[in-house]
Amino acid sequence: MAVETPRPAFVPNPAVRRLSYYLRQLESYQKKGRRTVSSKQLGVALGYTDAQVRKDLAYFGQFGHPGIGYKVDELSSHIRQIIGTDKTWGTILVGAGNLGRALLAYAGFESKGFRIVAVFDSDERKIGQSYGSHHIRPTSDIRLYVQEHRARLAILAVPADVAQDVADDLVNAGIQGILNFAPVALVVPPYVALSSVDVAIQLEQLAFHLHSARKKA
Amino acid sequence: MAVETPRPAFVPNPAVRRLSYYLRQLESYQKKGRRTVSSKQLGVALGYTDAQVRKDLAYFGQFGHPGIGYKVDELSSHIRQIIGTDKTWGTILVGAGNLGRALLAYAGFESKGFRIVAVFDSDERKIGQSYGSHHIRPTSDIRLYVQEHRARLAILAVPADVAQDVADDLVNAGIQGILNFAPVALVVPPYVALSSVDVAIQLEQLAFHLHSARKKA
DNA sequence: GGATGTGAATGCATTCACAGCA
DNA sequence: TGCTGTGAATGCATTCACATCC
Repeated sequence: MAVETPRPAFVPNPAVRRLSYYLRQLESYQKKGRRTVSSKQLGVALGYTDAQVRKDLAYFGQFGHPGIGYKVDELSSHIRQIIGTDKTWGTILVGAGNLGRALLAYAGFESKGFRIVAVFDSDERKIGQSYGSHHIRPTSDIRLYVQEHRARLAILAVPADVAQDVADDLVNAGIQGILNFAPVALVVPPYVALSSVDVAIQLEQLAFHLHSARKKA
Repeated sequence: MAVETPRPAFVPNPAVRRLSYYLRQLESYQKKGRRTVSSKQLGVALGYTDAQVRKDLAYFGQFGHPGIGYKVDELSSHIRQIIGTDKTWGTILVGAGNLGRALLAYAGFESKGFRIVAVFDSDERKIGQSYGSHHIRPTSDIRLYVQEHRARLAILAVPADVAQDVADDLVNAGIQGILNFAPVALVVPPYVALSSVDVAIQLEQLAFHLHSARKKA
């Protein structure tokens, strides 16, 4: 019975990304009290085919019940385990500007398995100030903090022109994954996971699709 | 000589995404005064192969100079034209909470071809208030505003539980592209472009990659 | 020599279609 | 009957490798 997340041979990267979307959708169903969902239904909600959903999930184990579908609680719990967010990830925030503070105020992280354990900024005037339950520490303390508290992830919300320098510091301090909000291409060693959000680039994608869609008028 | 961006037969979607990254990198080169770049160099900066870079660009025209590489000014100008950000896109912001205000304060949009022309919120207490040069309008004014001012894009920074309703309003108002920051799967008609940013999902991707990387210890 | 642009070859990812189970 | 899990078939995207040009 205990399906042991059998650490599969190979999984396409896009499938890993979709896994997070499945989880988000399942959690939304949980809130509404829904018990089961079929691959078809999950696919429609997210814009994938049913075959895609089944194949994605099957890379990680046998979670479905023929004739029934997937049980919402069961599957979401499995996916959390696969992603690793059944445990909490200690996460630091670097950069307490507008964006950094907005992220800090966003309440959703904790329930998703991420806890912001410390906030850093290089601006003298901000250091020591408090936002919510966090007081701002100097960036020079990053290394010591990360080592003492075993934080593994960092959110980088600093200006573009210092982002690479700060990223280097983070890597040196032992941070293993960086979520970068600065609009630059960071270079990090291959053993460090990197994920980026660039709002301008997202808008450009919209612009392109409209711009180049003079077909079906 | 005038290479006419020949509206190519078919372009892989991933190539379109990378186009934005090429542009961002080229603009960074422009600031530093660099004149030319080879596909190899551009690839190294962004983590792609040289062949990938050449093929991506070749989908849209012949921009390179054999023996030389690509001229930075020339290529970035071409890409802006292809994406459509050589003109300015009128963009509205819906949701003036922490995140919305942080986006509003972010100065980078204008030079990228996006101008935030109006800000909306449904909170009575915020309506009429000003942030920077913008005063907050009631969401009930969206439709009229969009129609009168021909805004085409919207940034959606509202709580998850109302995001779909607001998105429906936006579509009804005539908005053609939505950049969604709410952590839900929005449903929009196929003629509306949709792009999403979910910070929790980005963090999950980092977690997964570390969690499942007990290989090279 | 040093670079692009591009058909051909390869490698991934998605979809099909169906056996098998509740 | 309704749905999953999965090999086989298809369809995309990337990489190779080389003719071509400055």
